[in-house]
Order: sequence, then C-alpha cells, then structure tokens
Amino acid sequence: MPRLHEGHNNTKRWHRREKRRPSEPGETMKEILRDLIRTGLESCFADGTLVSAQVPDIVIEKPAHEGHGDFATNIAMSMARSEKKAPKAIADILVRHLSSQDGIFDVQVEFVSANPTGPLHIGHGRGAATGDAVASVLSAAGFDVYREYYINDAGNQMFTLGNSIYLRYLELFGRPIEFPENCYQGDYIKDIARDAIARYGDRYIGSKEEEAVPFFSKFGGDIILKGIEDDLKDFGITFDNWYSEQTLFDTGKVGNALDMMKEKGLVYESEGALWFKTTRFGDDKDRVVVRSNGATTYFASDIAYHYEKFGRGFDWVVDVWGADHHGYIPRLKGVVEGLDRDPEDLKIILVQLVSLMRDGVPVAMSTRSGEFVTLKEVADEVGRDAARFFFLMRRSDSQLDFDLELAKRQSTDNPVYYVQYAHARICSIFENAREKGIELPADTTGISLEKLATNEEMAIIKMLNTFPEIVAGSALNFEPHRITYFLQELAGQFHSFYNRNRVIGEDYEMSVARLFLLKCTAQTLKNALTILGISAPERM
RNA sequence: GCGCCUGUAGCUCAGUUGGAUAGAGCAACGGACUUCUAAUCCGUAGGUCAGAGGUUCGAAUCCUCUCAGGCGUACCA
Repeated sequence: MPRLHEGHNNTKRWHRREKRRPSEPGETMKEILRDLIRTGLESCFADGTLVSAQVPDIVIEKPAHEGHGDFATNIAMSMARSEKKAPKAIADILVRHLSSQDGIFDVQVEFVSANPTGPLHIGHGRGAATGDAVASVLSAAGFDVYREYYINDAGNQMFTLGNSIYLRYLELFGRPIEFPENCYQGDYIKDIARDAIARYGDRYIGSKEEEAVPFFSKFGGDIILKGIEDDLKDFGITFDNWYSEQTLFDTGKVGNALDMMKEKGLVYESEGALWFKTTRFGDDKDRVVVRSNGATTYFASDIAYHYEKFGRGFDWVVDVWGADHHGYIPRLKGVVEGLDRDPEDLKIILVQLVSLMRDGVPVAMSTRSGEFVTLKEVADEVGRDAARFFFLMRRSDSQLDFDLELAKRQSTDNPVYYVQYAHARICSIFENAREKGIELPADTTGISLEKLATNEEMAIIKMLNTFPEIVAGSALNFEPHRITYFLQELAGQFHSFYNRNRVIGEDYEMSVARLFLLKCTAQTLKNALTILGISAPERM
C-alpha cells in the first residue's frame, strides 16, 4: 500500500528498472494504469477540455464488486471540485482522451520461428509451449498481446532444402546421386519428392539445377510450413501473424534498415564486407551484415525485422529463442539501441534443450542424421495436455528431461493428472450437490463466508488471493513455470481439504459456503490451466 | 582463452527479487476408502544450498575467486 504514494514522477520506471526483472508485480498493472490516466489527463489539459491543469494523486484500487471490472479509480471524484464539473462528466472526458491514446501496453511475442526445412521436433515443442504460455500470461496480466511466427524462408538453408528434395527426386527416377552430408537427411524429404512426382511427374528431370532447385525449395517449403502450422494447431497454438523473412527483401526493408543504420554511422565497410558496429553495444566483435560476395547474413534480416517490429508500435518485443542462440543477444540489443529504443524493450527468453527419455533412458536424437523425435509424435503419444504441462514444468532456461513413460502414466507420479483431477473432482461435487437439490444462488453476495474457518479452507482462500500476483509476476518475468507450480500447490490444497471436510452435509449454510469456495477454486484452476494451454476436464 | 547458463534432500526441481526454523514431487518407510472420484490424503525420514572469501543487522539470493557440467564464440542459420 505505501508504494501507491511513493512518488508520481516515475513514468515507466517499472520497466526500466532492472534487466528483465521488474519488481512489485502486484503493483505493476496499477502503475501502468496510473501512467495511462496521467497522460490522459495531460492531454485533457493540453486541449483545454479540463482546466485545473493539476494532476492529483491517482489512486487505483480493486473495485468492491466483481462486476465492476478489475481496477477502479476515484480520479473523477477527486477532481470534481477543482474542475467544477460533475464526476461523471469528468470521467467521460477522460475516457475519451484515454481511448484516443494507444491503450494499454502492446506486446509482441515471437516464438517457434523454426526454419521451414523440416517438421517441428520436441525442442521446438518446448519453445512453442513456452512462447504461447508467456503470451497468454501477459494477456491475463492485462497486456495486449500479438503472437507472431517468423518464417526463415530466405537464405541458403532454403537452397539446401530445395537441393535435398531435388536429389531425392532424381534418385526416385533411378538417377545416380550423391547425397551430401549437409543436406537434410530425414525421410520426409523423400516423401516430399514423391509428392512432387505425384503432382508434376518427371517434369524437372531434365531441368537445369538452377531452375529445379528453386522450384523444389518453394514446393518443399510450402508443404513443410503447412505441416508446421497443422502440428501447432493440433498442439493448440495459433498465431496472429506469420511473417516471411523473404518479404523483408521483396519490399526493400532490409536495404532500408541498412541504409538507416549507415546514416547513423553504425554500419561501415571493411574487407569488402559490410559490418555492424555491435562492439559499440558491448558485443565481442563487430558483425557482418553483407558478405563480400554480396549476400546478406541472417543478422541483416534480423535488423530489418526488428526495425519493422518496433515500427509497428509494440511497446515490448519478446523473442523466444533456443538457448544455443544466446550469443546473439548483445548484437540484437545493439540493433535496438541503434533504433533509439531502450534495449530493455526487447525481451529475450532463452529456452534450454529438451532431453527425451523413456523410463529414464535417453532417447537418441540428432537433427543431422534425421532421427529426431517430432513434436507431433510426442503429442500423439503422451497427449497434448501432458506434453504442455511437462514443457512448462521447469524454468525455461534450465534443461529439461522429458520422460515419455512418465508423461503417459496416469498415476500419482504425474502432476498433470493431479491438477486436472482436482478440477474434475470439484465438478463432480457440484453434480452431486445438484442431485441433492443444493445449488449456489445466482447472487453469491449473501453467502455466509464466516462459516469457512478450517485451516484447509483458509489456506485455499489465501492461495486464491495470490493468483493475480502470481500471474503478474509470471508475466513480468516471462516465467510461465510459476503458473505450473501454483497449480500444483492449489490442487494440493484442495485435495487436502477434500480429504478432511465434507462439502455436502447437514448444515445447509456450510454446504453453500463450501460450494462457493470450490467454485472459486475450480475457476482459478481452470484459468491457470487455460493460460498454460491445458484443458480442465469436468470428468476423469 | 573469453562470454553466457547451471550447481539446493538419494532423483527431478521450486524458492515471491536480501528476511524469521530452506520447500514440493518422486523414490523409501508407516498409516487412511460402509461417507461428495484412493488419478486422493495423513505421518516418518532425508540438507555444510558445489567450495572458499567478502558486502550486510540479515545471503540459497548480491560481489570476487576456485571446482564441475552445458552452451556459445562464422563473411552459417
């Protein structure tokens, strides 16, 4: 509470504070709203619709009634005297000025972004589950969230893809080929080659390589991308936008971005190549953006892409990467600084490797040899809910052992079912209550909650109250695993309560009070599960 | 070599941003179903928070060094 009055000249203080770890999660939404109201008022003063030209203390609180939204402010009341206007009139003016603004924080979360050169494997699955949950928890914390997938459909990995398919294509016609090691080895390449034959026959058999390879790049890339999209959809993940790297070139955005960096003196020529001065931003060495052979590097696209992202007006841009890309952070932060943005506006979440196990024994995996385990296989085997839960069970920057047998097991070892079971159990109690003619009244305000007094009940109530803070903390730290832990704890509190107390009994008021408590519990369980993209079954 | 991440119970991991006696699950052991789902619960046991210094009234948490593991150090993506 004291923090509410600590100081009012702290615009955006909270997200500039420390790396990616702003504090006071419970206050953050309030601070955002306070900033929003303050700027709204200032614009009212600026255009003369309000006259007092003094921003009073802005107090944000939780409304007494649920139906009144999540937050409330008495600002219109407190300004009524100095403005000589009815509070309602002041509120209307303020609201108009608020809506003319940008609204709440816009956050873009870019995740998965796997190259369309092969199906998603289990590692991508963790990135997908993490990115989606981060997006959802940000959304639950009140941010406007935009999910995006960046398609790396330019550059020489697409050439390699086309070449791989082309060679398999020739092979299927009995042509002698040598299949290089750096080509994609998986069987899916052969499948795509067969698809090409089914559709185009031997049309490309006599073609020159320079014509055939680009064709197969496009043909294969489209099929693979469609497969990725389907796998993600089956996994419960959809994007607001799929952004093609190639379009950055087609629309000249790469060139524009480089020109802009050149004007700022951040890009220079040396040894026939074009370099970005990333050392100015703490990188070990400067990085090449255009090679001496004229080809741009991946970094060049990324400069353009991030330039473009921030240009779209996002307040924060969140990138979810495999941890093996961590060396890339300083140079991209440098790019953001080069755009005259606070590098802290770019958040990078690193997702560590997944080791696939079966009953404690590692399952061999290697992308190169093609014997990787796909996300689809894992999700098909253990189920979508279990897969998601397991991906989100650890902090994303620590390595994860994913045991297929454990994830499948429907027993006490398996935390997914433990949590879902709590929800199903509560639903079952409600069904039972209905049969006995006990129902929660539509208006719950009359329920005598003082009946709830046992240790188990108090523990649950306390936990339910912390949920908003858990969500805020999880969102601001980009740590969805906090939700996972919360779920296990809340489910545990419920199971503990269940085993010691009867919900439906002689005492009608007690029954109703407990039903109400359980209704809140079930709702919270469901909300938390939904954030993680996991279902809340009513029956198990 | 340099940089980043990790090191907490036998195993897998949390630890609310520096607060009181370090927690959970699994594994082990002992209990609880005539009652709303036993996919559950209760209890017992298990710790030099890798190690050594330092800052602080207070450190698993911050700083320095050492050790161990992982990753990165391209005119690849």
